[in-house]
Amino acid sequence: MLLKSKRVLARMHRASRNVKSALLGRPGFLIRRLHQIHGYLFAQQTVDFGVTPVQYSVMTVLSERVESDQITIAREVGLERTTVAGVLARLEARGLVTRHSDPLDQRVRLARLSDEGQQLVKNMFQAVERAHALTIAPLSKTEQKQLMSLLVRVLEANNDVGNVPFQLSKH
Amino acid sequence: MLLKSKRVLARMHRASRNVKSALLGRPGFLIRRLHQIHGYLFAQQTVDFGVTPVQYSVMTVLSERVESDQITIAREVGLERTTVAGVLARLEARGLVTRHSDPLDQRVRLARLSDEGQQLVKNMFQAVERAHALTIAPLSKTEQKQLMSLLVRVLEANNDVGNVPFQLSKH
DNA sequence: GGCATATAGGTGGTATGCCACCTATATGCT
DNA sequence: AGCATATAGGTGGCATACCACCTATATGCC
Repeated sequence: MLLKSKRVLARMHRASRNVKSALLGRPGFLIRRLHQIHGYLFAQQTVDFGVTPVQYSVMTVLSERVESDQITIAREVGLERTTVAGVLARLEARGLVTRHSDPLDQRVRLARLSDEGQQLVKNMFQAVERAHALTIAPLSKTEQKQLMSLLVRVLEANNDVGNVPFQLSKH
Repeated sequence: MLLKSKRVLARMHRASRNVKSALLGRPGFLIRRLHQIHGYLFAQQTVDFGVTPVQYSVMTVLSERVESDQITIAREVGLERTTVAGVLARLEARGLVTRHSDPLDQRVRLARLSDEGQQLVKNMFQAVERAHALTIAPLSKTEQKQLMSLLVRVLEANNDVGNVPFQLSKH
């Protein structure tokens, strides 16, 4: 039989107190953890493609816009523009995106999905849907709708929070 | 009166199509945005302290544990252990945390809040509560409870997802 | 036309957040 | 005692994510 060493006992003592209730009562903690879990499920479902959630969001926008400047993309996906610039640079380095300057405005760099990028977006679609479904799968269909609706409302109300307002459609 | 230039018209055209509905239907997108919004509200409410949400979570755990090894902290706050190591290093550099090796186990580094760190946690408490309240303030009290409860359930069900299982209390 | 202002983007810095791979130490079992 | 295994932590790398500060270009208005 195993006898616990002093160090094991000490660790069990450290772990014994219940800090979790406090954390579980904090929206920020719950949101961070959920964000984390979704990221993991996304990575798990899309491992064959090697694309992150944010990269996928950016490519989605490009697939519907044909081409777009970086700031428009930033507004759409709700990211700081320098973050988007980094994402695009990595996508470009992988040949999924091309960038060229706008002939009508020398300041603007227009990003566009390459053929390979377009194909990738299509090929990934089902895996992405699975990841999203898995994230909220523990809830019933009704509860899933409830959760999504609550999240959208919080988002809309806080839309002007921060420097990266997301352009929500009116309704 | 202003006439739109070609470039402005081009941008308006780019922005005209509605990509948002697709994004708003994706749990991952909603969660990432909410995470972002909470981060901003937290920063706004705690600007006087210069402490991030994760730093605060780690300090909270330490304030209840007196001292703890890094992996226990990682489990509590639901973070990869190397992330926690980085957080602790920064807190130590600011004098909010001290680290010393465990006399019972040479592998272990025990972290402990300094007096200054303890004071900071206390002083920040109200600002943190405000940030959390603001995050879900757009909802009624009933809806807030609903949202929190749904989030906790998703979290619990996905507890084994990823390499950083969060040790939930049984119930 | 000329100048103030606004806008697009870049750079450098900091903080998560995770992974693969490494070392050192402790434990389990014979 | 000795060796396989498990565990705590570190390092380097990459990808968000944001900010402050900078340059270049376009617009607004006189």
